[in-house]
Amino acid sequence: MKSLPKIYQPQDYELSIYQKWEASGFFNPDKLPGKRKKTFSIVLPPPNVTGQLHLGHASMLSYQDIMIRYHRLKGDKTLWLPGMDHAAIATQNVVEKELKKSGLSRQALGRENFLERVNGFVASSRITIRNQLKKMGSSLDWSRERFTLDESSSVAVQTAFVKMHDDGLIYRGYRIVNWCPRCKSTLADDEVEYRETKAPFYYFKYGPVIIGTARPETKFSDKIIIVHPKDKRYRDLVNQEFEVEWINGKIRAKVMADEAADMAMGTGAMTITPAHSFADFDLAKKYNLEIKEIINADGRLTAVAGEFAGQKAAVVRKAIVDKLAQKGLVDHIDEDYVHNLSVCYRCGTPIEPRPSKQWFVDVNKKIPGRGKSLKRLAIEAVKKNKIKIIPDRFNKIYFQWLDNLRDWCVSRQIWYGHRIPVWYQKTNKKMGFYEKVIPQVYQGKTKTYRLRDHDFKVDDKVAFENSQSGEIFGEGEIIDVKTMTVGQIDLQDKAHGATYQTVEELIQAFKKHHPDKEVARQTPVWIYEYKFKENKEKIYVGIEQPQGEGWVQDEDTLDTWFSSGLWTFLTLGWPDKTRDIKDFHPTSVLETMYDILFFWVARMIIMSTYFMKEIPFKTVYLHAMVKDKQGRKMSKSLGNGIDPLEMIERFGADALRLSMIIGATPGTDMRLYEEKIAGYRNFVNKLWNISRYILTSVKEIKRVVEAPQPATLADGWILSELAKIIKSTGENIEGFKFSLAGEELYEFSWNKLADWYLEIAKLEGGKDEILLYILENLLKLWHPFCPFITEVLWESFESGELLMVQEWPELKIKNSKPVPSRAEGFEIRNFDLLRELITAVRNIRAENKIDARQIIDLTVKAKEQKLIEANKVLIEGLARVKLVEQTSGRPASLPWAELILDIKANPELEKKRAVEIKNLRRYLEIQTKKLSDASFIKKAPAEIVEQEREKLKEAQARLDK
RNA sequence: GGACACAUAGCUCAGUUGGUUAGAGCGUCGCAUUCACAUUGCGAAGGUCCCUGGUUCGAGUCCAGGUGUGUCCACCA
Repeated sequence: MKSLPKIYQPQDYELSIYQKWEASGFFNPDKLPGKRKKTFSIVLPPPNVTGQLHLGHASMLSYQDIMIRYHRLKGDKTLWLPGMDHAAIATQNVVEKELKKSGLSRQALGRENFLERVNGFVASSRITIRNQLKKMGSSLDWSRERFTLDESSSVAVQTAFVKMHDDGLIYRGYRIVNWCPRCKSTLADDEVEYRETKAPFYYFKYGPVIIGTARPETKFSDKIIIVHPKDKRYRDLVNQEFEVEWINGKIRAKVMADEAADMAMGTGAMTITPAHSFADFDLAKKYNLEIKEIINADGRLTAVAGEFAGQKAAVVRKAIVDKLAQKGLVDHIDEDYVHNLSVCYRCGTPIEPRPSKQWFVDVNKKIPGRGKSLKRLAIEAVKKNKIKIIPDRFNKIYFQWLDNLRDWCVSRQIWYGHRIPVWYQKTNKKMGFYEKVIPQVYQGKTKTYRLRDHDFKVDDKVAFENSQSGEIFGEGEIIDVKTMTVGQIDLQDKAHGATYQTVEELIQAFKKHHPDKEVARQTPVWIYEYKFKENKEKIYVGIEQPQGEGWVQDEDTLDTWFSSGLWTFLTLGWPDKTRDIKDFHPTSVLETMYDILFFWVARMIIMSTYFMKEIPFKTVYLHAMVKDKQGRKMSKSLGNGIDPLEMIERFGADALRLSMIIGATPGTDMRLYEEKIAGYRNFVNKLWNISRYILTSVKEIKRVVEAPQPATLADGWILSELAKIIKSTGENIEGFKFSLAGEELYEFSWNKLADWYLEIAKLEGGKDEILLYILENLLKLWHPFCPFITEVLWESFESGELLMVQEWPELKIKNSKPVPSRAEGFEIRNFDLLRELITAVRNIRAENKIDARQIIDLTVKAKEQKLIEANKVLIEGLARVKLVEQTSGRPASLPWAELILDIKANPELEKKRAVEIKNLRRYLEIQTKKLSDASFIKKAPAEIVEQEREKLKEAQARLDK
C-alpha cells in the first residue's frame, strides 16, 4: 500500500482522479459495466458562455452529481448530459464591452465580423467553463456535450419555429414591446426587472383638467383625456372637445369616459400615450387612435417632439417641464414620488415600451388537433402531478405565472443567436414615402415627384416603403416616368395628391425634406406614375432559403430561452428519433435554482409537452440561492462573492460540495462563508484519518463485502448503526433530502465511528474484518457527496477497480443476513448504557480537574453487573478507571446505576450538586402537579401517564440519594 | 394591491405525524500532545423557541391576529 500522509491535501489528488474517471469512460452510460435496465438522466442546466463558474453553478453541480453518482452506484444506466448556453444578449454584451475598450462597435465591424469575434470568445470561454465543471468533480458525459448554438441545435430550433408557425402558434404582430435602448433589442416580459426609484411626479394643466405623469417626454401628442364614467368631478366634460395649450402649441383634445381611469389615482384624469404604455396601447386600439412613435429605437425623441427631437428622452425631461412651467402649465410637482422603474435584466438600462413589429408565440391559441393551448398543457403537466416540484410551494407560484402569461415575444434585434427562419421576398427597388403622405397613396394618389433620379423604368416592380419605420406597406409598378422642373409641376393634377396650393409652398416642402439641397423653380424633378396595390410582404417560413429571387432572411434572432426551452430533447438528438430520446426522455430530474423557474423550467415544460407530447422531467428540484453571511446576494459590485475555484484550491472540491449541501433546505436561501467550508475541510480530513487508521492497523488490506459476525457488544452496535445508515442514506437521497443524508453520515462517521468505535477497537482488538467492512461501506456511502477523497482511499484496496462503479451497499444488505439485534448476549441498545456511564465518569473527572492520565478506582452498583463485567476493558480504557469492588469516595448516579469514584470531595462539586438538587426539586414539584391534574389522568393515554409516573419516581429516587 | 417564505444558543442552521429536561456545527471557556487525525481529543458554559390569544391532558410544532426580515407577481397617469 502507498503510505498515506497525515493530512489530506486535495490538490495532490483531484486532478489525477478526475482523469482516471474520464479515461474509464464510465461517465458515458453506454460504457457502464454490467447489465443496466433502469435509466436515470439529468441534463445539466447549461451555464452561460459569458464567464466564470460561480457558487450558483457549484451548488447545482453538487446536487446533481450526488444524484448521478448514487444512481450509477445503484446500477442504473445513468446519464448526466453537459452543455452550455449561448446566452444571446448576455454574451453579445460582454463582447461589445470588450470592443468598446478598443474603440470599436459591432456596427463598425459588421454582422459577420462581429459574429466571428463572438465565436472566438465563446470558443475559449467554453474551454474555461469545461475545466471548471471538471474541478467540481462533475461526472458528466462529455461525449454528449452540447451547445445551444451548435449546428444541430440550429436545425432543432428552426424546425421547432417552423412547426409552431405551421400550427399557427407563432405570429408576427405590431405591438408595444419592452425595448432596451442600450441592447437595442426587445425583451420578454419576464426579462424586465423592477427597481424602486424616486422620481418627480408632475401635475400639468391640460385644458380643463389636471393630469399627472412621471414621463412628460412621452406626452407630446396626447389628445384624449380619459376619466372614469362614474367620476362626478368630470361628468360634465365627457365627450367635450377642447382647444388645449400644450408643449408645442395648441392641441385639440377630447374627453372620453372609460373604466380604465382610476378615480383614486392622481387627479383621476389621464391622457393616453398610445405608443409608449402597455395600457394606453390597448386603449388606443379600443378607440382606434393614431399610434405615433415619440421615442425611437435609440431612446431619442422623434420629429413629433419638435424642438426637442433627437434628444435622449431621459435627459430632455427637465427642459420639457421648464417649457411647460414658462407657459404656466405646471400645477405642482411631487418630488418624493416613488415608482417602480422597469429596467433591462441584463444591463439595468430603463426600458422604453415602444411599438414595433415582432414575432410572438401565442400561448392561448388552441393547438390544432389537440384542443388545448400551450398554456393549458403547461398547467396540466403540473396540476395532474405528472411533474413534481420540490418544494411544493412553488406549484402555486408556477400556476400564478402561467395564469398571467401573455404572448411571448421571441424576436430579438441582436446578432448573436439563432437567426429567425423567416424569409421575405423584397422587390429590388423601393420607393420611400414620408409617413404623412402614405394615407394619400391609399386614397388614390398615383404620381410622386422626386428631387433625385431613382432610375425607375416603366414596368419596374417597386416596393412601397414607409421611410420612417422602414415598413413595406404595398407594392406596385411604374407606368410612366417624366422629367421636368419644379416650376412645371401641375399643381391641379389630383394624382399628385393636391397638397400644395402654390409653387412656393411646394418648394418649402421640398426644402423641409431635403435641407441639404438647393430647391428652386428650375430644379429638375422626376415624376413617377405608378399603380399601387396594398400588399403585405411575401413571407416564407422555413429552414432553407426559398427558390426565386429577392428572398432575404429576417435580420432578427430568437430569444435565447426559445432554444433553451428545447433543451431536454434537443440534447438527445431531436428532431431525429434517436435511441437516446427513447432511453432518457423524459429526464428524471431537473435540478436548478428557483430564480429560473419561469425563464427556463416553465418554457421547457411548454416546449416538451407540445413537441414531444410528454413532460421534460419527472421532478423539479429547486435549490437555494447562496448568499453571504449577512444574507446579502453575492455580487461583483458588493465584492462579497466567494470564488468557488479559490475555495477548491484552498479547501478541496469535496469540502466545498459538502458545505453547499449540508444545512441547505430546498427553495430557502442559504448563507455560505469560509469558516463553514473550512469546517467541512476538517471533516474530509477526519474521513481521511479514519480510513488511514483502519488501513494501517489491519494485518492485511482486503475487501470485506459480507457483514462479519459481531464478537462484542460494541461490534454489534456499530454494525447495526452502519446498517441503519446504509438504509437511510439511500432513502434520503431518493427523497431529495440531501442535507439530512449528509448530516446523518457525518454524525455516523465522526461521532459514532471515530469517537467511539475506533477507540474501542484499539482496546478490544481483533477487529480487522469489521473495520474493513465498515471502511468498504463508508467509502461507498460517502462517494456521491465527496467523490475525490473516497476514490483516493479506495485505491488503497488495490483492486484495480474504480469506486464510482462499485455496488451500492444497500443492494448487498438486502441479500445478506440481517444484523443481529443482540450481541454477546446483550441487547444492542445496552451499548448506550455503557456510553452514558463513560460520559458520566469523564464529566466528573473534568469537573474535579483530575489529570487525564490518572487512573482512578470506580465502583458501579447496578442491576446490569453482567454488562459491566463483560465490557470491563472498554469501560476502563475509555473512562480511564479501574473497576473495583469496594471503595469509599465521591458518589454519583445514573438513572440505572450508582457510581462511586475514588476522588476527594471538592467545593466546586458541592456547589454543583446544590444546583442539581435545586433543579431536581423544582422538577419534582412540576411533575407532582402534573400528575395531580385530573384532566391529565383522564384524557392522556395510559402509557403516557405511566411514563410520567415513572419519571416522578426516578427523580424522587435521585433526590433521595 | 396579491401571494409565499423565514424568525429557535453569540453566529449559521436542524427539529418529521403535537409527547421525556429543545439539538448540531462554528465561536467562547477549561483540560489534554510519544496515540489515525491539533484540520485532533475530553468536558463545560450558553435558549422567554419573535409577540398576543386560541385548540389540547400536553404546543418550538396546529389555528387566528400582530411585529420584523426577505422573495415573487401585479400595478405604476
